[in-house]
Amino acid sequence: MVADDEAGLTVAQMSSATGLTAHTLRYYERAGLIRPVTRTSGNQRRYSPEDVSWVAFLMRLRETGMSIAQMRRYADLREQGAVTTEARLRLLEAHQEALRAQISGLRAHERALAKKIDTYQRDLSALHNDTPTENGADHD
Amino acid sequence: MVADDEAGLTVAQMSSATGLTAHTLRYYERAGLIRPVTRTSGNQRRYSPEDVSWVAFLMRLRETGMSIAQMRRYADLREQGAVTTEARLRLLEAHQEALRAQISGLRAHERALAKKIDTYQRDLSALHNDTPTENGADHD
DNA sequence: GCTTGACCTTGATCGCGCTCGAACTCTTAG
DNA sequence: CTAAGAGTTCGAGCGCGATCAAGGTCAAGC
Repeated sequence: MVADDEAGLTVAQMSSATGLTAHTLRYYERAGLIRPVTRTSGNQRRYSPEDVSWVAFLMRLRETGMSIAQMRRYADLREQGAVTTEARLRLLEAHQEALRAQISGLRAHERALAKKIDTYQRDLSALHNDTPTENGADHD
Repeated sequence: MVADDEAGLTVAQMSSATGLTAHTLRYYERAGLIRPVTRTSGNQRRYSPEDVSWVAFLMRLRETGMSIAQMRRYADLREQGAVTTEARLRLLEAHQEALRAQISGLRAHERALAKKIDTYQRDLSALHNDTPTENGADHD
């Protein structure tokens, strides 16, 4: 069912290892995020453990909002070897900065939301206790 | 240039007040997020201060990842008046929960990224000082 | 009256990130 | 030998959230 002339994970195994679908794994390769992976004599992909951790790293970047295009920039640098270490570092630092900004923005939104929920709850309990406070829901 | 038979903000004024483009404001109205707004005799939109704060609230939801579809659900409830207060509260609480999860996920990613940046920096300074530590960049 | 410019509606188009379908190949089991 | 099943490529299609284009209306200023 599966040729094992070369060791490594099949695309299906890689899929369950990473959580990306086989379709998406191939798409990432086409998109230049994953370097053309080793093939069996029958032209099937075989993923190495390094591929697994690279994909995991890609997913981390992706889940923090990095675009495919920027991830490709990073992947291209990586392809060029150790001379690009500094450039990659700067890229990561920039992304970290963006990520921190994103987080603090979300936290601010969360606080605002909590406040709104509070006033909702206040008005609701007023309703339920039929407290005669004459001002009620004027909510968003 | 602008008919003022009815007071309120024009779509352009609304745009600069909220940061959404006029296109997007009209799109949100079509999408059922903003109830059909009052019109001048010449059929132009006039936004009230309440509209401004409602849009601001929508933007908050949007920026925290709520989909247009779910925002419409919320807006529909709001249209139905005070009887839906409890339902809206539940919706907001659910979103708050999702938001908190999102934030803590991002924070975890940020920590992982910081760690990776650290090892990059360590390897870089090793390179620059040409410290004879034999292991170098094997980075993602 | 005519131009100008902001506004209107409808429907098309876009960018992104997948996601899927069709047609084909390869390997292994029966 | 054959059939199943997992893999391959290529290109099309989708869902979302806008974003834009075309063609029309309206009101104010010259």
